[in-house]
Amino acid sequence: MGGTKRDIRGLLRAHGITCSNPRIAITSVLYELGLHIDAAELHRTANLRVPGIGRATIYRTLQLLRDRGLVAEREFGDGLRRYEFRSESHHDHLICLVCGSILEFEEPSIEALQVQVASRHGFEVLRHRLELYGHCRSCRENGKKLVDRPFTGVLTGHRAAEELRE
Amino acid sequence: MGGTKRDIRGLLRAHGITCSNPRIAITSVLYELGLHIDAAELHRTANLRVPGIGRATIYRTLQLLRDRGLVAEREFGDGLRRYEFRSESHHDHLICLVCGSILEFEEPSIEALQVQVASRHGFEVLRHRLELYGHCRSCRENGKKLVDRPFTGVLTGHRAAEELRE
DNA sequence: CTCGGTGCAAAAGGTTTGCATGCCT
DNA sequence: AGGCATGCAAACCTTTTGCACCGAG
Repeated sequence: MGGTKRDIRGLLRAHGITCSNPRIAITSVLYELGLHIDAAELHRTANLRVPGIGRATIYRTLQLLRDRGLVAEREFGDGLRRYEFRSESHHDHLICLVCGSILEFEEPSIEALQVQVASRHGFEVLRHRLELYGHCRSCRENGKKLVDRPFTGVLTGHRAAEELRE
Repeated sequence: MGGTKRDIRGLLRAHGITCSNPRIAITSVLYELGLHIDAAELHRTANLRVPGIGRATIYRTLQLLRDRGLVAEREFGDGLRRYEFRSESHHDHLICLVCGSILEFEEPSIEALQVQVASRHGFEVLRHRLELYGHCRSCRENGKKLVDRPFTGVLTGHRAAEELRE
């Protein structure tokens, strides 16, 4: 933990970002807790380490880290933006509609197909977003299912979790 | 146009939705203009047909249509939710980061791969979302490009269009 | 010391809700 | 006639912005 703080400092400096306690706290939370955290939770968690951080700083720092390419912003359809530390490898998401758990995966063959399809339409692909929504293994084994409802495009685990049926 | 109104009535009734002028106006706008319209534009357009419709009715009707499976809600990363009439066939999106244009496509082979990947992780896929972001043909031919910036996950055509470079 | 980062509070969207009124059936 | 749908306005929630202050370099 003591070492982490120094690492984060170096990371920020390496990207031309001025260090400050709020920024170090925010960045290290993103770095350690990492996956799919929203601004409010980040605010709460970062304040455990460095009390007194305002919401504005959370958003401003997120924007900064995003601009420098350190953090990715995602939105799974419930209107809440989530952030995660960027790893070099691009990954996509499997999202359980019952328990809301999020799994990551990588599938080069899908990406190759995407490029093909795009070029067929004259597009050059720079990036993509792929999310698969469904039931994870343990929810299926426990017999939990989502109420039957047509696809609406962005029903997420969070909204969905409130309306499940045994 | 005269026929459309009757059709919409029938459609709503068929789905157990009480008919009213606001609902018919909203639904027919979605049905005719259809693709990727946001709440504000829907509000404006519907009011051209039936003046006096409030924002609340727009949102309430959208929620209703969404719940009945007639409309899909999408969000391409700029925080604006967009709606479209649901067609039977699922389609994905190609989004130009320069001009913001949106193209639709269908690719069964990608979907098949998705199911495979998911099952490898114990997931059963119920629905998915796939968006390819890049440069469309005409923007590439016109030499328009996006400023170089690392992938942040949800940079969209709208935000992106403000920072393009000739 | 100086510039930029910060907290606070207010503003700014977009969406939801409470309530009295009005319309569909 | 009865109950759901509506409009209006206010509430809400998340994110952004203005400004005076403080801290990093």
